[in-house]
Amino acid sequence: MSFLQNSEKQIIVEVALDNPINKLFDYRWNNLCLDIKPQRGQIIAVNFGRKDCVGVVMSIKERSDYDLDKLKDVQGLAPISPLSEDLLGMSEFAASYYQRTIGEVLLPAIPKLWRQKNKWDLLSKEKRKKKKELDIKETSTKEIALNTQQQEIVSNLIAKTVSQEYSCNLLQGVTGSGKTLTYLRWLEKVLETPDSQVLIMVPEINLTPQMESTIQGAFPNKKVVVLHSGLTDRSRADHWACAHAGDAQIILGTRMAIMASMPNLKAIVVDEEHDLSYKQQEGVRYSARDLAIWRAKKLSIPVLLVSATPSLETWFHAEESRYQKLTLSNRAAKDSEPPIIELVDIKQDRKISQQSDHGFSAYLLEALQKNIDLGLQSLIYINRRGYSPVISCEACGWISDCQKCSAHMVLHKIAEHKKNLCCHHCGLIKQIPKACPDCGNADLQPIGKGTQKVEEFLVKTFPRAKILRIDADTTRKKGSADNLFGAIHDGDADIIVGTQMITKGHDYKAVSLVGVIDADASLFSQDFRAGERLFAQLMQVAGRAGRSEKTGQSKVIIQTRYPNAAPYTYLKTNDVDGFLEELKNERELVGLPPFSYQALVHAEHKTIMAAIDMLREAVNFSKADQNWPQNVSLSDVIPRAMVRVAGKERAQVLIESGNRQSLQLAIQVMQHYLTEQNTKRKGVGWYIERDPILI
DNA sequence: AGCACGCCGACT
DNA sequence: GTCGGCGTGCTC
Repeated sequence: MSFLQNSEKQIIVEVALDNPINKLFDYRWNNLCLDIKPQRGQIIAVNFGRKDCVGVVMSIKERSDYDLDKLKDVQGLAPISPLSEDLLGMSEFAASYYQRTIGEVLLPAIPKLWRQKNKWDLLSKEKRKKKKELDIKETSTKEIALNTQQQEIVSNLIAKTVSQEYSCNLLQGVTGSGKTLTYLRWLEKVLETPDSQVLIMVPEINLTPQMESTIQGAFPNKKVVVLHSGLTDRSRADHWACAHAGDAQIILGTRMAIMASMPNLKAIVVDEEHDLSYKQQEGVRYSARDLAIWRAKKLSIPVLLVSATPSLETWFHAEESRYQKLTLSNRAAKDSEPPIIELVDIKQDRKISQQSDHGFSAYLLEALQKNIDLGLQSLIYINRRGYSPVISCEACGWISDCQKCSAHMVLHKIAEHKKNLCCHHCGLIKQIPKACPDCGNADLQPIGKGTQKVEEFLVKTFPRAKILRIDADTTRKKGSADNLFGAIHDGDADIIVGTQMITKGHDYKAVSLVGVIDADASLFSQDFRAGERLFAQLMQVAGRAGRSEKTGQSKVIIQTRYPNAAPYTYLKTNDVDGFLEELKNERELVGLPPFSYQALVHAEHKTIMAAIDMLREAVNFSKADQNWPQNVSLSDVIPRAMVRVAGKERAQVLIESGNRQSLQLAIQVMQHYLTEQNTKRKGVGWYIERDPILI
């Protein structure tokens, strides 16, 4: 007997659609789906306005407040089971926390092909593409014996899995202490339960290939799928469906993976949890790490945050025992010692740095030469891509500014004797002017250095060494990152020059020297998290050194003008906790996160005044609103640190509170007036960002 | 967010 | 007389 015949009642479903209208839309559940019971989480096709689109059933009811004769029918059902309940719950939470509609959170989490009704039959299970076999590392991690500390941590985590309770755990340990091995051993236990799924998140796409092969090596009988934005639409749709169907036991991915549907999720690992890439910076600006914790809580499962340099927020929670801290204090390999950290004061080295602007101290050059002679690899870290960050006219002081952004245009070498100017914010590309646009002087000079210039200098200085550059420009093409990192692993490089890309996660077995050219800029940033970030980056890049028997004790040489700055001194003594303790005290003193909660209201328009006016008015109305909470503070409405991007001028106001609920209330009030303002003020774009990272 | 409807200015 | 500007209002 069919479902409908049981009752003559009308069945109506409430559907989430990807639009900013803050409500669900009612549709009539009938004819084509006669025999199928509607279920929350079912992906369906509907007609909305003049367009066909795909939505998700959020609830089922028998009557609608909407005019019955205006109700439209459901147009089709996706050939797939409903989305997992915890994903729906998390989407509802994220929608309210980040002040967006459920559809805006949930629908972008579904791969594009699944959001197209006409692709559905193509995606059915039988037609799912077979994944190509990857070369699994010979050395299975199973043979490696754990040390006592690692064993204790594994047992601890296993106990938490057994108890089937939520717990948030911080695994803190220096590079080389075997963090990955430790959590894989825990996951092995989790995966013993049939059908169990685990989610492992990494911050960057580049880290997935190596990780995938490690994981597949550790679990040859389990199906691993990767989820990140670098996949083709087809693979993403297939991998996602595999996770959703429970066919994949291990889901490895970047931040987007937290939005995957995983019906049997039993553990979550957030590797390099401090990494800012976990924060989505467009659309719904969620933190995948925070959502992972929420999801784990909802599911009553353990979540493990892993880092050598935890974010202050996470570390603080661990200190306060809201998270459990698990510490790996030793390097795992018997004969591997931590690298020696040396600070070179380049104020003392002025002679050399003024003669030429290559930026290398004599000391670092010597060390490089020595390392090359020994046949060992060196890493040069400079966090700036391109040839030089700006060009300038010697005569009148003209500077290569972008017309659309308040930023300099960066000089890029695009071929042997060809250079361009390029804006890293709006993507504008221009030819270098033949002469100064202001005074006609022909002598335009590059100022400062980026990865390309450093590479050029090294090629000249060490003509027999093989030099590789790794930055966003050399890894843009699909597969090129794989090739470059592969070349390094195979020892096919003497010196590697790169941006922060080289600091993340990769194992370089033969690197015994790391040079940091110039990291001082972040010491003076407006962003209160810059110091924290610098410390983590340096710690990470330092961790690339000294990981094998071959290299002996390795060295990290950091050039700085401020050798007494906190990030450097704590780095020198390898004192992560000391550094974080100091940061904590500073933040507590001035009431910054984690001692307060923040939301940023952003507005943009062709003119800064329109943006500022809109925010001012929204602020005034909000403060006068009876629902405006007492214990929140509002900053002045000010232009953003980078005022102009792509021709839009931007302004901000910061809402702060020591109380989460108050902040939430304030955001709601503010959003109400912004929406109202928005209808009056044409062309002013805006968004509210919860827990912002101010870059 | 889209998208259409609608009511005022410069064009064949 | 029409094309098109973007203000207003609606979408189950």
